[in-house]
Amino acid sequence: MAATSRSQAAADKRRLILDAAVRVFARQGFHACRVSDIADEAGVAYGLVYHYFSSKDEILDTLFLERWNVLLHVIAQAEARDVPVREKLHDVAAFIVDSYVHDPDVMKVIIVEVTRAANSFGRTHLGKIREAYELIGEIVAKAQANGELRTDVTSEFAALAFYGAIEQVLTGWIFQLIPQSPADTEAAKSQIVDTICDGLDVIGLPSA
Amino acid sequence: MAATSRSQAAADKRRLILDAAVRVFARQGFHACRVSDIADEAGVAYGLVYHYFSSKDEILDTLFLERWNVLLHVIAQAEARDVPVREKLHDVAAFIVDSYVHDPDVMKVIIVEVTRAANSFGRTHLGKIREAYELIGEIVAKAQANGELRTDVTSEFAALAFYGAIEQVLTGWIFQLIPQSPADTEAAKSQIVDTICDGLDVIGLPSA
Amino acid sequence: MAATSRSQAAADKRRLILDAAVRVFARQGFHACRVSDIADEAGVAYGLVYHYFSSKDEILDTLFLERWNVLLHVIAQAEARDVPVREKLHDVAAFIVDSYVHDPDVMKVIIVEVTRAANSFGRTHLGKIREAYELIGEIVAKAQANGELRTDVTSEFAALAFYGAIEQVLTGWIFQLIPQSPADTEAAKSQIVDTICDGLDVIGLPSA
Amino acid sequence: MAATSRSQAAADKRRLILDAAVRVFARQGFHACRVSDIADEAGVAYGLVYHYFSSKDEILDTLFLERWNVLLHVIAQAEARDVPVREKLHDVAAFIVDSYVHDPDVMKVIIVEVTRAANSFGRTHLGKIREAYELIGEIVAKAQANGELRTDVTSEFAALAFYGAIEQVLTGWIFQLIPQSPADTEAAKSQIVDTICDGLDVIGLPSA
DNA sequence: TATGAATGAGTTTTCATTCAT
DNA sequence: AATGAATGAAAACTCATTCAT
Repeated sequence: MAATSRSQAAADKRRLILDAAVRVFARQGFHACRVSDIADEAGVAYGLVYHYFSSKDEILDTLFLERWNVLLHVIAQAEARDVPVREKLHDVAAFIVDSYVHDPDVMKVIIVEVTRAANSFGRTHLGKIREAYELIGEIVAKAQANGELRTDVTSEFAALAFYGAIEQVLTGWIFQLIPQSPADTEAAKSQIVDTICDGLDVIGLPSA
Repeated sequence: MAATSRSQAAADKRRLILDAAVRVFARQGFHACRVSDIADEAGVAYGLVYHYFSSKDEILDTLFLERWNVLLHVIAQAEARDVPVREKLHDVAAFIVDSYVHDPDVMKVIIVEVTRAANSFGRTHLGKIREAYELIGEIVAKAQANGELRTDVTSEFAALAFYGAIEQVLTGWIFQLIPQSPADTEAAKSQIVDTICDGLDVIGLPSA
Repeated sequence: MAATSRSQAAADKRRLILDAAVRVFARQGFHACRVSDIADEAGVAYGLVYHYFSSKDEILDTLFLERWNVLLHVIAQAEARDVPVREKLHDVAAFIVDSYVHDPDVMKVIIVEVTRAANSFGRTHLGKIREAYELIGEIVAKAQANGELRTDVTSEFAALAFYGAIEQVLTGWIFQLIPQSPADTEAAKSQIVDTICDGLDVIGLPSA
Repeated sequence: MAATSRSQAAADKRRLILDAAVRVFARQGFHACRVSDIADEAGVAYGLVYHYFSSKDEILDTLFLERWNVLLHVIAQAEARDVPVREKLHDVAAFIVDSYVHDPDVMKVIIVEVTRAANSFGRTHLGKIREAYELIGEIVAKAQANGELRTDVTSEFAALAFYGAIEQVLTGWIFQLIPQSPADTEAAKSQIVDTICDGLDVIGLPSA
């Protein structure tokens, strides 16, 4: 019990530092912030950061992986559902959008500092990022196989376009290029799927 | 004449350094390379870089702006053409894809180090980046006004999705996530436009 | 009795830490090892080291002093014996060589980290180290006074050469510059004394 | 000419830093001094030290090697001379003693921070140090072969004892354990050789 | 224009020591 | 006695930028 509460306290401190790091990374960027900024934000001593993490890099790695693994799990679950492809894709888009709405900082850090940082952490985590593309690609491929989606676009290309659209919308919110009221974020989930599935063309409208 | 050839020689040296910087930035990334790496790659003395540029940042700024301004011009010209919206968007996609095919390093640097680097150069050049979105948005808005495109998606959102798809395809090539044979890159131009306009859904197929 | 066994237990823990420190210092060197390495090697908690010792330095001080005081005692006893000088010197050489054979780590640490570390612990323990030279010097001086040894070399110089030869032989073993089979180490005791007393020259051979 | 004087100036600055490092290392010890101490002592900017040397370690490596290589050359030359072994050994002892007299700091640094630092630089330069022992060993072996020296002590052991005696005498001066007037240092050259060749024993005296 | 030596501020990381439990 | 989390000072090294020639 004592051991449990002690390790619980330790886990809490670790969490405290991770959460502080998210805020600092989101505000200043990974490169522009110092480890002391993280310690200050967390209200702990400098050295404690290194008690829980072996380097500044490891903090970002941890933040990315703990969130990205959840995403991979969500995509895999969506893929396994016995529903139309649009519902599967909606699951994925909704999860990412909800993640952003719930905690914009985490998604900002993951996108800006990892998935779009080809020369640093993007390279490190390329395998994990590729897994997501592949899982989405499987959703598309399965739908192509059963006639739900057209086959003149490869599933890889489609997965790229779909995830790219999501990421760009989040980037739009991060950069404040498009409005992000609760109604906007809610609508985005369907609009992303609709745009990718139906296209922008009036011909493609279900009502057409 | 002497003055002209002298300034011509100066312009050439400047160009030499810029071209070297592109290769170094593409290979190592902006942060991971040193100014001396650029000088070495260009085969000039360390200090000469500072004769032509006031800072390391200014080199990247220059690289970005000279290419981005061409892009803005191309989009504006496409927008002004009296052709169907799909042709306008094809112009844009084709120009970006051709730019990548012609010189992958330049586009890699622009995307990785500027347009996707929200915390550094992306912030600096936000205005210029936004201009591109707005010009694309105008193409969409005009098409929506004359009934070419559906109106239940805002033009801003559509512009974001379109440009996001392009950038993601280039990222796919950069990361080697999808094949980039000449046939692939050529096909991508139409596929991007088709995916965004017609969607992936079989219902949306022109043949439907 | 309870108090005795308790303090006995405490003494045992202290000993446990000292013995672990010897192994760690010998393996990694004093500067290259961390206090946590000592705790790990001893199988005790980090903080316990500081319960028994006030600092990392004090551990080495303790190790050095408890062994060096024995050495001083041995030299003093040798000096007090009523035997030829060669036998006295043999006592000293034999004790040091046997100490090394019995526990190479302790002697390695004492020599490498203290007696030869002029800028750190050598400075701290200069007084103790000097005592050994002086005691050996007295052995020599007494032998010079009674005609056993030549007088054209000062006793201080002779003491230095004698101890230097011993230390260098141990260094040879530590560095693996010379063989250290049981026969080698046994022979070394006499060879050191013979070399210093008789010299290398053939003229000096007793048989001559 | 301009290039020559420029590289000359560069070489001078490098020398300036090396000489300053010797003084600082001798005064404070390698570990206890900071790179800024060296820069301050040399009167140059911090960064210039790293312009000429890749690390603090490299400075000490350079200092050691440039002096030790001279020593190896001297021993090799002594070995090649066609003179009695005592004269060869005298050459070696004289060179080392003179080196110390001429610039005590350099020899102090070499002995304290390298040849006697088994756990740090001594390990790094073990090969070079061993070369010296081997060259001295050859002098002894050759003298044993032609009957000049007794053969019941291995040449390796003898080399160790000889060099050990020299180093210990220098240590005595460094620690101020024995006097170091000009007469003392001059006398030491012969006393070292005599002690090792003739021994301390009265029996060994040439006059006996 | 051209060179590369000179400058020094800035940041991560290490680790001995302290302290609450 | 025992534990290990918490503290924070210290120092090597990097590299953009400046400047003398």
